[in-house]
Amino acid sequence: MSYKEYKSINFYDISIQVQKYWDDNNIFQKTISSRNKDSKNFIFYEGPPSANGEPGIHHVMSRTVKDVFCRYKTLKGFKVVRKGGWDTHGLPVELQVEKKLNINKDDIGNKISVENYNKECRKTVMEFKNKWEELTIKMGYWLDLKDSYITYKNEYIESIWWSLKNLYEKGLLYKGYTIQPFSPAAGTGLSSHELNMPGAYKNIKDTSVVAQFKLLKNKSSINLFKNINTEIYLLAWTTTPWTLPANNSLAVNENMEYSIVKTINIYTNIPVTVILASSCISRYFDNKNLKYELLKKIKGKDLLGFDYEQLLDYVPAEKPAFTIVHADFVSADEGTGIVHISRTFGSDDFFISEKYNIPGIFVKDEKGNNVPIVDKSGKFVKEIKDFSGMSVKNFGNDEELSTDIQIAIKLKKENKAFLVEKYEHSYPHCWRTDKPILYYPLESWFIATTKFKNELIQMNKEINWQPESTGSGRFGNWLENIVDWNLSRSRYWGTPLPIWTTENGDEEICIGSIKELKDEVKNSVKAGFMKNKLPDGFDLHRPYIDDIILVSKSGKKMKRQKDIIDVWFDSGAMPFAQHHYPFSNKKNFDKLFPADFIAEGVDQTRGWFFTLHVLGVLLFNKISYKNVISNGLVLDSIGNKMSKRLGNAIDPFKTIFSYGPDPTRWYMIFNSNPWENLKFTTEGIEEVKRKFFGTLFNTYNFFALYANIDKFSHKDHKANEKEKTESDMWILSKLNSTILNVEKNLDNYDPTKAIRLIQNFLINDLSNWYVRLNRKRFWKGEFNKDKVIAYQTLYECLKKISIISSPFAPFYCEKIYLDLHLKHINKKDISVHLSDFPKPNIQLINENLEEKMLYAQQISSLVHSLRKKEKIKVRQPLDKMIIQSKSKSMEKSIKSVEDLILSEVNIKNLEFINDSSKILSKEIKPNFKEIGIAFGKNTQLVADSILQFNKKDIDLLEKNKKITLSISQIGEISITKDLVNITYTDIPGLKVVSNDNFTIAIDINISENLKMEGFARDFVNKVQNVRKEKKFEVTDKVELNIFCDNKFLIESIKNNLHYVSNEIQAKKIGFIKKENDLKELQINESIIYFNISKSS
RNA sequence: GGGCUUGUAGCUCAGGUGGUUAGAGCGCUACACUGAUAAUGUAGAGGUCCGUGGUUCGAGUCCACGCAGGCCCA
Repeated sequence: MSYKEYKSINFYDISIQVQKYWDDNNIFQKTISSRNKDSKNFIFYEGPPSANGEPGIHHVMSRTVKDVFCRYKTLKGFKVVRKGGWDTHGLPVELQVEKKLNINKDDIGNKISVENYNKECRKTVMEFKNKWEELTIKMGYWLDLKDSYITYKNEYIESIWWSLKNLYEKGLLYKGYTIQPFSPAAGTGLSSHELNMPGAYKNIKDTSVVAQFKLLKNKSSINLFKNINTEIYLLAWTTTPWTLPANNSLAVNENMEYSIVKTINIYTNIPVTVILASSCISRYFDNKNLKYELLKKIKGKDLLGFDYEQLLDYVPAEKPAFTIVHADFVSADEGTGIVHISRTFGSDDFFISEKYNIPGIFVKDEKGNNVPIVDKSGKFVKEIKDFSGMSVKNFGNDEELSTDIQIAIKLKKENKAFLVEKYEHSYPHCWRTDKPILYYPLESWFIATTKFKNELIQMNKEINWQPESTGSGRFGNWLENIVDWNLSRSRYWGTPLPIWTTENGDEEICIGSIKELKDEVKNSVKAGFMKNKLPDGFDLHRPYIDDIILVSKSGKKMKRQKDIIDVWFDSGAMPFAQHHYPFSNKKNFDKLFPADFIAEGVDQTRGWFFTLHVLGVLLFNKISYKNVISNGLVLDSIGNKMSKRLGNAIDPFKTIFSYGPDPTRWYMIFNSNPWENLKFTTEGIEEVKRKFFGTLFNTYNFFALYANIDKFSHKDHKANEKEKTESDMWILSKLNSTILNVEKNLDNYDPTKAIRLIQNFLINDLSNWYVRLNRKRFWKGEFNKDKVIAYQTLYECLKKISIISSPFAPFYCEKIYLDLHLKHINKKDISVHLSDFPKPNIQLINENLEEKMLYAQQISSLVHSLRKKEKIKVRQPLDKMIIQSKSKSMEKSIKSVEDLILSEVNIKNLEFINDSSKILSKEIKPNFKEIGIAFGKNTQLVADSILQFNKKDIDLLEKNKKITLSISQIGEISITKDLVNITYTDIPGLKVVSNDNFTIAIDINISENLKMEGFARDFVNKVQNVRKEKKFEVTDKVELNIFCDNKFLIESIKNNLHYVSNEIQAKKIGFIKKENDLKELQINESIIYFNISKSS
């Protein structure tokens, strides 16, 4: 049995093979079932995607993040159940179906029955399910696809109903108003997307009014009236004068500056004092046509809470109506910097009123309900005496004087209008009737999230957000400004609101389960409202649910509220609805909730992350997830958003096929933190593939090649710890430091730091240093103890790399892990994903050793650069190098890795400088950190003086450890050695180089002997190349005959014959006369003639 | 308009608690090294650390105000 060797590798093919292996051996199931007994659960929630579109490359991103942590936690011994899920309801599905069938919302129920329409939705929403599943498998995202939850299933809806009833009973589900676009001409509300249809916005001329709101003189405002002998008015501008009778407050921006200005009213000639934003003054005054006098300036903040007199007092309102509040959206770009607020006719207005609890202007309808002062046909109600029955906008035929103009006239007469003028702007129109729309309060069902504001904010602090700022900032601020959740959607394909009401709305019932519905239907059958009882398997969707009529306690008919609910409720309900809780899984629910970990795109912050949080807090008084990663966007290579329209979208299938799933995943995590946007380039994947995977492949192959030659088996050949070399101990120290830090970063949900540590270890430490330095141990000489140690060490590194990398690169790591385990298969050996995450062996971590090796690396690098400068190749041995180090302890460290350094740089001897007096020139540099601490403000002066030191000063300082000097501004000070860094820049007869830690000199005199040795090395190198060209096996022994007329060269080989024979594995080297069939070989300036053959 | 976020070499990214010569990889150029060769080493070119002020003896780093890109919300 031997370790498998590879000529080449294709990472896509590997993934297909490994996938088959997983399937054949049920590996995924085993990673869960094998952790059944005592293992702890790691609870993961899959945010359900909608399968009505094709998956994109960004899905590979978020799913890689999810998969990495699920696999990592599995390695750590947790049982990680990963139930898949599909989001199936909602507007995007409906719109897609409308487009597909070429119909619009009004056609539903007419041209096409609701029944057929919903059937189409059900079909469409799973259209790309196969593609999604294919991607899931191909990218290596382990997810239980067979047991996925589907939000349109009856069980799922039933759980949602349970939760709605729960909220209903807690008084958190209520019917209220929200401001929506409404078309009085068509008598219907419009969705925001209907407003976005081409042609909906038109430029029209409206009558705009700057109204004068009279400021009330009371305790809070009294100061403002000082030295002012007129009334004070607040100026507010509106393009919808018809909303003025519904004014309930005025908004300013607390950060803006306002001016108090004296002028006269142009319609009444009455002197007035007005308030408006300072930067708006020039818009209304120019001191030619309309003179003004600036009296005072005041901050917006100082106006807050002031009261004013109601402008048009048809309908009274209770305090705190008619007061000044702050609103962020107030700016000075248009109007006066003071905005008229009408709770009933504007969305912003509604939210602001809600925020400050300001009542709107309502009248009572015949049932005693509060209704706005404009009815649904767009006409003023009777309470607005002067304008009763008038349309607020031109919905029918042209009128002589529009309502807006008549209101403006009234205001002018009453000294309540400061300016009236025509204003052209863009205003939305109903796409069916072409008439202007109104923003109008419509009935909706709400969840009273504001009642739980404090709990939501407090519990959010328990969640570990990655990045932290999304949790505290984006999400936290959102919670601070939370409004009640509008649950209603007047659509068809969604979870129906399970509320039935009598016609007058006096009685209502909220249904919380299918059984409850069945029972109620029974009652209804008894009452004669329904013919049949509810059949088993009754589809809870529209239109069937709408046919169900229930009976109220007093025996009246009850019909269902037509609304379906916001699709975000569906996904937010998944923690319990995926398990059909509480109808199933009631007892073990604490093992299913809350999630330990979720991850989705940052765009879900106010989507899924929010709805999960709300439902967790409102239903269970708990957070729904403990850790969350919100990943950024995947952009194209120049930072544009990917879109099909721009043609810059990347096909995830093609990418995985071309580069393999492992390099793709590795690249995405490696390149930047997941929460930052990723500028996606295939070159980036290519690089990762070449660097990490190429190196891993090479390192494994190197191991396999020589292990097989020596018939090494890691189980059979045990190593004696004591035989370990310095570099073995070093790489094991590094390995364990790496494992420790990878673990730490993954525990912190910081995958990028972890993956970079792994890559750095593999490439820099293992491949470029350990393997390079120890190469000869593997292929030279007998299969001895030292070799066993070397094999065991390399084996250990490879195996542990395969485990700690497996969450990121599940396929290839599996391959390597299995290849390393060809023999002696036991249970844990059948998959890397069934293995245990290695425990970092702290005892093997030796910081001192790691530091020493760092010195060796730095010193070698410096010597290489010096050789380069002097044009002396590394193959040419040199006699001596000299090091001056900072300290004795550093010297000691270097001494212990002396052999390593000398062989790496090909120099015979290492010495340390003791007597610095011979040094020709020295350089002194101030140590700012130390000087700063000692001298503070005078740092620069001291530093300057130190730079002035000459050789004598430095010698003195070195000898006495300190020196005193006098600086005129400071006086006498003492400079100690720790305040400076001294480096030697020149040593006689030697070449010198230095960095922060050391100064190194090398003796570049090349003696005859050294030169010969160099030649011999060159010769070996050339012969090795010939061996390779001739395709000799590494183990082949050879016979060599050479002829050369350069005596020196022959002498070089003869003098180093043992070395040469050993290196090229020659049994015999013959020196012959020139023959005809000899090959030529150029070494430096000479030609050498030779023949070579395998020796038997 | 608001919240959050990013801005460092041609590109992708590092740069605890402030310390004067700002790093890595890729790419480019040159020279080496190599029985791991789809690699590797060394050197070179390439930086107003987005801008402006401030704090400080000293700012890529701390503060303020801007500018530009992105996401979300209005």
